[in-house]
Amino acid sequence: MTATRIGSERELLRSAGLRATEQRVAVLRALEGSPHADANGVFTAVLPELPDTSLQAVYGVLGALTEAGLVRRIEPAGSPARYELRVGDNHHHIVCTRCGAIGDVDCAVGSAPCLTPADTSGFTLTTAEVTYWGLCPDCAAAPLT
Amino acid sequence: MTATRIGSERELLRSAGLRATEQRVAVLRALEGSPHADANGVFTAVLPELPDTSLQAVYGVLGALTEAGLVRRIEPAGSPARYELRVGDNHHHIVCTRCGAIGDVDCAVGSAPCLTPADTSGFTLTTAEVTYWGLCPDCAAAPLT
DNA sequence: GGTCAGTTTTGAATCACTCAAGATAGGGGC
DNA sequence: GCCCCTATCTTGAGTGATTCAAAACTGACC
Repeated sequence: MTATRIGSERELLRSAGLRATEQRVAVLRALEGSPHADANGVFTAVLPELPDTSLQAVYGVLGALTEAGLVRRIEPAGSPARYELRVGDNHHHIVCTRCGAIGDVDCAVGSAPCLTPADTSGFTLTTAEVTYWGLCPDCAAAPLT
Repeated sequence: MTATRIGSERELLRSAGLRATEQRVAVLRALEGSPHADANGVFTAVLPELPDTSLQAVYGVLGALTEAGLVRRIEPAGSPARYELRVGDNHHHIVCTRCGAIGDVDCAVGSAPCLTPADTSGFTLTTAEVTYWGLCPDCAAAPLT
């Protein structure tokens, strides 16, 4: 009963007004398998399925999907851009300072406090983004090395 | 009564255990003049004072100052790294989505809510970082073009 | 003022990403 | 099911930000 039927990605793409190419389907499926993957990670995941895919195509697909609102692009400091399928909800990310692993975090207090700073320096504010930094379970458990 | 006496940067550097080279003093002074400058901006600001300075030296100085805790490095998505002298306090940034201008923002509710997400996915959390996105006063006032 | 490790200069290389031109393949209409 | 048109992908090259390495230099302790 998982929602990952073969055709669902095609329907998702078409409903967003995009052509359902096999590269796009493969990228969506890759992101289902590894959330928060970067462009190269998606590329690696797509290759076995579509060996002729180019890295540039992956960049193009990710750009199109991002623009269509089907994927969300996150860019933690010091890391290449990551992409995830979870869109439309207000969730944030926690990044491991040692290995770069990323986890999803729901905002404990909702969006209101974070969205209303005391003084915006005259800026017109549209969105707020929270990034947490810490250690992932694996790195916290590992010795100093 | 400004705190920007000639010698103060040298004292600051020495107290942090760093050699007070003229390049480092010049970088600190550049950051006083333009907060949130990127490496190239600092380089440009330093050149008139020290024409023989290389861009690589600026990167090296900024890296050393960041490591020593004298400057803070921020990396908004889609922008080169920016550097600022304001360290040690809990303040965040607002970035103009059109021109990339950056402003400082004090957290309206303190750091507590942002630092306590409901579920950290097993991560050990150390810091939280908030980035606001919006339009700067100039871009908000400007027509669509 | 001399000495030496920490810094900077010079030159090159890497990484993530973008651009452009031509080849290819979805998918609506028949 | 087949054709055509255009969106998309492939191939190849280029850019900007940043880092690496070796040699020249210089700040700071003595």
